[in-house]
Amino acid sequence: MSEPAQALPGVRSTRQRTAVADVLGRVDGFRSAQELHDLLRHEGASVGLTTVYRHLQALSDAGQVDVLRTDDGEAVYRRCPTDAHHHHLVCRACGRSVEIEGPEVEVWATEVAAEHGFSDVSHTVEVFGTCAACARKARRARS
Amino acid sequence: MSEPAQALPGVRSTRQRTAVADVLGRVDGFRSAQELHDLLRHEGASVGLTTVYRHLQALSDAGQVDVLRTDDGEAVYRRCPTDAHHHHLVCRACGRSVEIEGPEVEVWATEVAAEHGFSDVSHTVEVFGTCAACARKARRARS
DNA sequence: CCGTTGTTGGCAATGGTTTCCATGATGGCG
DNA sequence: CGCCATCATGGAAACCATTGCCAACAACGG
Repeated sequence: MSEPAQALPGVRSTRQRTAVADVLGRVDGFRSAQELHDLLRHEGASVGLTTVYRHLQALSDAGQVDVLRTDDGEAVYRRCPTDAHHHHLVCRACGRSVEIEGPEVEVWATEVAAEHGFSDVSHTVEVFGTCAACARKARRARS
Repeated sequence: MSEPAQALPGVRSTRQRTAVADVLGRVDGFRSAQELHDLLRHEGASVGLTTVYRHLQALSDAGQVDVLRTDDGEAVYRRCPTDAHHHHLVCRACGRSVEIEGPEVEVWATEVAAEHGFSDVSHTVEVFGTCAACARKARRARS
């Protein structure tokens, strides 16, 4: 195990840490800590909820997972294939998400901030919608 | 007072409702429900915290205030001069904010969503930074 | 084998937000 | 003018995601 998930100094690679990182790699959308905890439990690889939170925090600090907040304030996590700066197109219904990027948006954000004398600029850009599959499902259910 | 602030059908205009709408008009940045509640209390126009939440929710449902979530999941509210769709440039330190708009961003969001088959699209775009005043203050403090 | 050190996880505490419910204000109507 | 149905209010309790606490525990070096 040379290092795919790489060892930060002073961080041991435990069963729980691996389990959390793994399950994040297996789902394709943003999931809440509690959902991930349930998934793990159902797979038998039970991990304490506290520990799930701990590792999610650590992974997010290390920049290995993206975090965002749903409308009702819950934090949801996703491991993204790329480390580079990017944004997401997220399905409101199923949570599936696609990485997207928009160079023009980056530029725009920087410029507009500078115009108003703001420094140390960051931004959040997320696009929400209903993915094709969920739209189809909803249409069927409605009839 | 002068301004009817318009009455939605079935909504009475009470002292509390007016007070909440008013204080929102008097501050220039995003404020949490609890901050607004404190402000009201200190002005003497005391309103129950529950009622503050209720009216903020109503105003936000009516599209008269913008809501966003801080990094730690707290909801913050702001009454914006314009009803039109727009985004914000928010100072991380003092909460002051400026309305901004970016037609190109709107277009980009719509297009990229369509490309991936998403419908019923919405988006959140917020830019954070340190405003000139707070940057100056911070620099002075550091020396 | 032992001690040191970092990890785990149940439980309690926190804190923002919502729900409940008893009380109070309002406005229409007889 | 007074009564009643209706809606608003607000304190307290419930909720719920998240964090703090701490005792039990595993791994590693010596």
